[in-house]
Amino acid sequence: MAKETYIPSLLQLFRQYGYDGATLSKISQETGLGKASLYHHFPGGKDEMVQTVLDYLESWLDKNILQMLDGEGDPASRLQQMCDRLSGVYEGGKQPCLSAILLLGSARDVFHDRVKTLYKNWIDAIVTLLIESGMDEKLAQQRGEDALIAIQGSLILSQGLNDPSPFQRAMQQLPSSLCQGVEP
Amino acid sequence: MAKETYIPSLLQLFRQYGYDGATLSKISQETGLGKASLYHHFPGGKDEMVQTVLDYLESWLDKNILQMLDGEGDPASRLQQMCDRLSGVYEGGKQPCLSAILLLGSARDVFHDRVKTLYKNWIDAIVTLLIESGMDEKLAQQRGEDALIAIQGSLILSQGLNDPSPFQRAMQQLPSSLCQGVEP
DNA sequence: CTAACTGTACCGAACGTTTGGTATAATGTC
DNA sequence: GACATTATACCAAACGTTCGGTACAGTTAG
Repeated sequence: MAKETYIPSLLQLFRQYGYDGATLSKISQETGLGKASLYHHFPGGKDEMVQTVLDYLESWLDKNILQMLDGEGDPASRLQQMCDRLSGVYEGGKQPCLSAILLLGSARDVFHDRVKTLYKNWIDAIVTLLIESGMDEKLAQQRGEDALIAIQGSLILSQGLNDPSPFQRAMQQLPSSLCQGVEP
Repeated sequence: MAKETYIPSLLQLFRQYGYDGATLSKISQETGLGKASLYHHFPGGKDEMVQTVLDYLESWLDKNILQMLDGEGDPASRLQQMCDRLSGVYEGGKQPCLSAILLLGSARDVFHDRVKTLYKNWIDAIVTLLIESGMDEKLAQQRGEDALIAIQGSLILSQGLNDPSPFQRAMQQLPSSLCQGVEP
């Protein structure tokens, strides 16, 4: 089987146990692949597995969020669609975000640059959308950051409280709160 | 030396390297104590070290944030003071939050309950303050959660972008944005 | 005053286990 | 036959943890 087959399992493992908690034994068990097979598909080892998952997430974000934000329709409903799709990926707030896991795990140095680029692109797409719809450039930049803050923060809080509702409410309120102040 | 002496070093280590990345070798090196000596002070091992740090953080939060929020003065300036003190602890956004690290690390199960209580108490204190200053109860609850979301989210983003300014701006805007809608 | 004892602090060295990783030989597939 | 894939067996290194024991400050007893 092609290595792409195992991306869902890998993503699930890293989200459930963290970068350090997802040991090769667990990965081997979950994927049904022996260690040798894992190293056949991922010669770079665990790090390459994460990188492959990041490749997948990056292209997912591009196809399903960034391009959509750059599309047509009124800004608020495009942002609403972003939130809907995010609710899907994070299973309504029950799943943590891999980027945060990597950022706070023991291998943060290895993945920091990739997460940084990912965040930047995401923010940029939102900023572009807000500017396009008449918002002041500086304010748009702040609102773009606010979006990421709301997403990451509500995910953390939902994890901490073991209650998905903070994330769900955040996704509900995000579109309108980002657009506030436009078309005066 | 009493084990409390090593709390600052431990906190620093766990924040810098994460729960899994802060190995006993590093802890031994940083504290200047041999591994065996560490087990003299912390018979419960690494987990007890974290618990001790959590004890410290919990009492810090209580003394410096929760009690202050429950004090006197107008709400906005009390929230402002909270943000000022948080800026100190997180070194203006350069330092990550231990609770998030534990929540996303490999030992999340071990520390989840403590983080949950900590978050709850913190939110409650903010909610009480907002209600006390005339805010609707339901809205106050949401704003309490929003506060934690802004703190944790902006810390994550600052980590990810390697730029403390998102956190700093969040701390600057938090007091007024929480009070919005009161005294109509 | 002294000698025996006790408790705290500390440490070098090793423990058993698990980690990520690698040979190599066998198996499946075209 | 050739090549991709896999299972078995193995490895060095690192992990958290424990052992046996030293140093030394108090405390107690004669």
